[in-house]
Parts: sequence; C-alpha cells; structure tokens
Amino acid sequence: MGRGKVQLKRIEDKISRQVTFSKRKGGLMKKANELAVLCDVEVALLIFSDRGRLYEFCSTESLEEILERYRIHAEEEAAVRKRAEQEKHGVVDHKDKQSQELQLFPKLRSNHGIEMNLAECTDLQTSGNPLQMIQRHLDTQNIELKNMTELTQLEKEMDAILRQIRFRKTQLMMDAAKAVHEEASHRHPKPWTSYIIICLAGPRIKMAMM
Amino acid sequence: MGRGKVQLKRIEDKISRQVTFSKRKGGLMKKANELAVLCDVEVALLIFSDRGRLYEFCSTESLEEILERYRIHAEEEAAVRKRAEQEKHGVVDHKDKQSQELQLFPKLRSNHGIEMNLAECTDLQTSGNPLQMIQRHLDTQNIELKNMTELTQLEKEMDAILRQIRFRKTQLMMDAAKAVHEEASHRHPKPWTSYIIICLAGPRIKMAMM
DNA sequence: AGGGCTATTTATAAGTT
DNA sequence: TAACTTATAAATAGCCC
Repeated sequence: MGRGKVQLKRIEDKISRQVTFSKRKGGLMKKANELAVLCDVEVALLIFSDRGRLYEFCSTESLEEILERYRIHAEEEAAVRKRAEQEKHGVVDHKDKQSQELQLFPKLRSNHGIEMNLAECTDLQTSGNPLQMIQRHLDTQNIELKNMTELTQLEKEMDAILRQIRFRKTQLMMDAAKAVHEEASHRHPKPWTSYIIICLAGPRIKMAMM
Repeated sequence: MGRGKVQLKRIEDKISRQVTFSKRKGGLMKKANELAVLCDVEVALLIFSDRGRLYEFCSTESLEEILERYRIHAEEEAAVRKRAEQEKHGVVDHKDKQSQELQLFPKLRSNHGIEMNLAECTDLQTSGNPLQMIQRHLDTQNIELKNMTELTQLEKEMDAILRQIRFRKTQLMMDAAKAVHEEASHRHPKPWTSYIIICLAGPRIKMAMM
C-alpha cells in the first residue's frame, strides 16, 4: 500500500519507523473500530510504543470490561484443559504457564476504596491541527452536558491549544524582538548587545531598547 | 475496499456479517502483526465474536505479558469499569471490582467499597453554550496565521473555557462527594463528618472515605 | 514534525464455483 | 460452507512542504 512494497521486518531507520508507526497505528485502530461496529463484536487493542507509551482502543465502555471477560474466558479454558489432563493421565500435572499466571488475578479482587470510573475514553485521533482537534467537541454538546471523562479530555485539548497559542505568541515576540534588535544594531553599530525590554500588557507588545 | 462502499454501521444480514467478521478479523490481525514487526512495538488484540468465541493476537510470547504491562501502566492511570444502571442514584456497594488503585492509597482504608459514575449526575445548569463563543475562531484560520492580537484574544477565550470546564468538573466532583458522604452517613449515622479523600489522576476520580 | 499528496499496494465486498 | 475471483475502496510509502 504505497509507493513501494514493504518487507515484513523491522524498519531500521528510526525516523521512518516512527512515521510508519504513527500512520499504521491510526489505521489499525480505525480498522479495529470498523470491525467492532460492522460485526457487532467486542474488540480491544493495546499498543506499547518503543518508548513505552500506551495506546489503546476498545469497542466497549472500558478496556477493563474486555480484559475481565478475557480473564473469565482464560479461567474457563484453563479449567477445561486441566480436567482433560486429569482424565488423560489420571494424575495432577504441574501447573501450566497459563494457570500460573491466572493466580495473579484473584489477588487483585478485593476493593475497599471508593472508586468511580467515568466511561473510558479512547481518542482515536488525537493528532491533527489543534483547531480541528477541538472542533468536533464544539459542534454538538454543551459543557454542562458532558461527563467527567469528556470534560477531562476537553480540558487536555484546550490546554494543548493554549500552549500552542502561547508558543506562537512567543515566536512572534521573538521575531519582533529580533527585528527591533536588527534595526537597533543598524542605528548603533556596536559590538555589544542592546537590551530589549518587552512589555506584555494586553494584546499589544511594547518594546523599548536601551 | 470492495465492490461497494461500506457504511460504518452494524451489518444487519447475519450471513454477510459473519463473512465480513471472518475476513476483517484476519485482516486486522495481519495488520496488527505488521505494525508490531515493522515498528518493533508490542501489540495485543482481543476479539470476542458475538457468539462469545475469543480470538486473540499478541506480538510477544504471551498475551499475559502485555496484559501485565498494561496492569502496571494502569496502576498509574487507574482503570475500573462500571455498569451504568446501578449508579443512577449515586452509590452502590461493590466489593469485587479491581483494586489496583488501592496500591496507590495504602493508607486509605475505608469500610466500604463504593463505585460511582459521575456521568450520571443530573441537575445540570442551563446556561448558554460557552463553546459557541469560540466557534468562529476555529472555522477558518490556523494558529500559525493569526497575529498577536488575535492570538491574545483566542488565548483569553480558551482560558475562559478552560475555567468553565474545570468549574464543571468541580461541580461533578462535589456532587459525587456529596453522594458518597450521604451513603456513608447511611451506614454510620453519626453526627460527625467523615473525611472524603478525592484523588484526581487523569480522567478518573478515585475516592476513599475514612 | 505533522499534514497533504499521489502512485501503488492491500484489503475486501460481492459475485462465482 | 468455504474457497476462489474480480472490481473497487482503502491504506499507505515515499515525497514535499
């Protein structure tokens, strides 16, 4: 699918590996979602990038829902297998790998804390133009109608946009400062640097040079 | 990808839904594998067909390996699932859910495990849509193309929205805390107030009561 | 460094056996 | 029912910006 055919082996070039990861991750999640919707099945997808970042997708409310189902399934399967083993050999074998691992779960089952989960949120496409990113949130719902998960997601994205806005402002200020400085250098062609005072008050930038 | 374009909704015809499931499941697993190999990342994929059959793929030795990694990751983010209906009126006793978060609160031992879903909280305010305020800025231009004045204006508005989002989150938390407190009072009808500890980590709220 | 652009490869919907 | 076939929709590699 692309200009060249791809060999099924690790992409050695770090840059293009990263690019491919980003693209294909999106594609995979899209397809996972399509499968879930079209065929009305439960799908869970976990991806750990090489830097340890987790990307997840699930077709249900929460990933835990599917993982819990997996645990139950695995337990049943293990039980069936164990029964079969016993019938065959009439002896209790050593525990196989799967049943050993299953012991991890029961330990985690008691709950004394009060916990609230607000609908798992899986953002399929967090990337993109920061404005486009937020656009979809703005079309339909009122803040008052959003739940905690949505609010938190929105908060994150707003924060990201705010950071970009401020970054851009800084850029512009730097440009302006540079221009002023160059202008100043022209007037006072000295080897030492001028001081530039930038005053931020309201929307306008004021600058003075000494 | 095929003779006809596909609508992203459940395929109603059972036969073709099954055929599509079979085909797309294979395709999805193939792509999951490609992502894992090409980009050298860990991928786990779980699919439960509508008949409850489990199909799984993982890029590592065992699925448990990735799930364990997810659990570790989840300890930081904390994930718990919840059924919606029971929470409608605030508080439901649940003792057998995940307790991974407990490790984060070793000192917090409440008498009762309670889970709530804030998404269900009602009594919403009915103010105008604060998001409309910003809408016009998002339609046309990119941040890169805005000048300082526009950026500053946008910054202000974003900040205002952010404050509203956070206010709304606080409201929801207060509601939840109140509900928890009432539940607690029910169990311990004492005149003095319980302590409620609310932990905000990511999109989820964790609370413990002492 | 992420977004847009094709030329190509892939996936697959529908049809056929 | 599942295995092929084929026309077409989708994904995406390599580029450019």
